[in-house]
Amino acid sequence: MLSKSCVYALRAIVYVGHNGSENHKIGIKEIGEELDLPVHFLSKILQLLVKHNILQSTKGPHGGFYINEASGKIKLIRIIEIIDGLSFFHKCGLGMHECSDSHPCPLHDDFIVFREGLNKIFSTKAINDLVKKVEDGNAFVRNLNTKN
Amino acid sequence: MLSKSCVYALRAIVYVGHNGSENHKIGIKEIGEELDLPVHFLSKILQLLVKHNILQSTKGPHGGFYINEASGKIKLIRIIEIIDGLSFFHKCGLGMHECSDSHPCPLHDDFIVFREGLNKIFSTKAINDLVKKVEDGNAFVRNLNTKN
DNA sequence: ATATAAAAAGACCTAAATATCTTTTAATAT
DNA sequence: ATATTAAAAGATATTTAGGTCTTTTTATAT
Repeated sequence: MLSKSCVYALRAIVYVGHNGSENHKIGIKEIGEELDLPVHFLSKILQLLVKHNILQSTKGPHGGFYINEASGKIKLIRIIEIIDGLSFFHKCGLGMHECSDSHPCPLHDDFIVFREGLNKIFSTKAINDLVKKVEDGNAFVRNLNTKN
Repeated sequence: MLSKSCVYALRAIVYVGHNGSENHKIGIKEIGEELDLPVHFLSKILQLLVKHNILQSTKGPHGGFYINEASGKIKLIRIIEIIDGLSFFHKCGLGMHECSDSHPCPLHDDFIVFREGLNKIFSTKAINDLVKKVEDGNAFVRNLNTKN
């Protein structure tokens, strides 16, 4: 559904939101190690988010990534939009061009419920909501690792 | 979500179910042209379905593809299983290995609703159900084309 | 039996996603 | 100002999905 790039981005940004702050920036190496993600690849993805001001960074000693007040409020859909685009949320489940409510493919009525539902989740939830979940222990407590 | 291979397969099999029968088999060329799909690529995919007895075929003059009684009753999930595998329906939305109800990722509770919902749709609907939809005109009437 | 038609099979090609490695730029502390 | 540190940027490699082309096999009609 979401590309690897996209879920890497989401996990990384939540990790940064959870563990970092403006005066405790998180290095790409730490993120990569803790989340068990390919560092250089991840680096490209975060670069893109920084460019779009979804994520903040500074270079040099004690540099790294962090998220500011505004970034925490950004909805997940925005990150998806930047990395994967929004085509999934408009596309027919059977890949037909002209599929729509008035001209539906044989799967349309069932599929659209799912597609719209997902859209709503991603359009509603902000980065901070995920960070909060992590902090509440509803989700992985220590980190967003793949392993433990 | 579903790979191109997989939606090509679904559309092709519905086309065959709709337009063909044991004594009016449908050639790969017709399928490719009508559905605007790459013929040779599609050919591979259908081969696989034939091998799994989801679809029937015969070679030679007046040969082609058709589906028998039993095949029409096969659930969509089976086709998905053969072509894409079922990992999507077990995988965490954020790509974490150990995500589960008791150990959820920060997106789990919301995501699982739709993952399960989709699973149910595909596990419930059979090929014939889609063919029926096409015949009822609820879906594209003439064919499953990408264009008209 | 033979020609023919159509799927099966095999080899190969292309593009996109994913991943790695190297060099450059820019903050910071000394 | 200089050295150091860490992100940005660039170049390149690998893998997977998607697609094409050619040859082989097999069923049918003559």
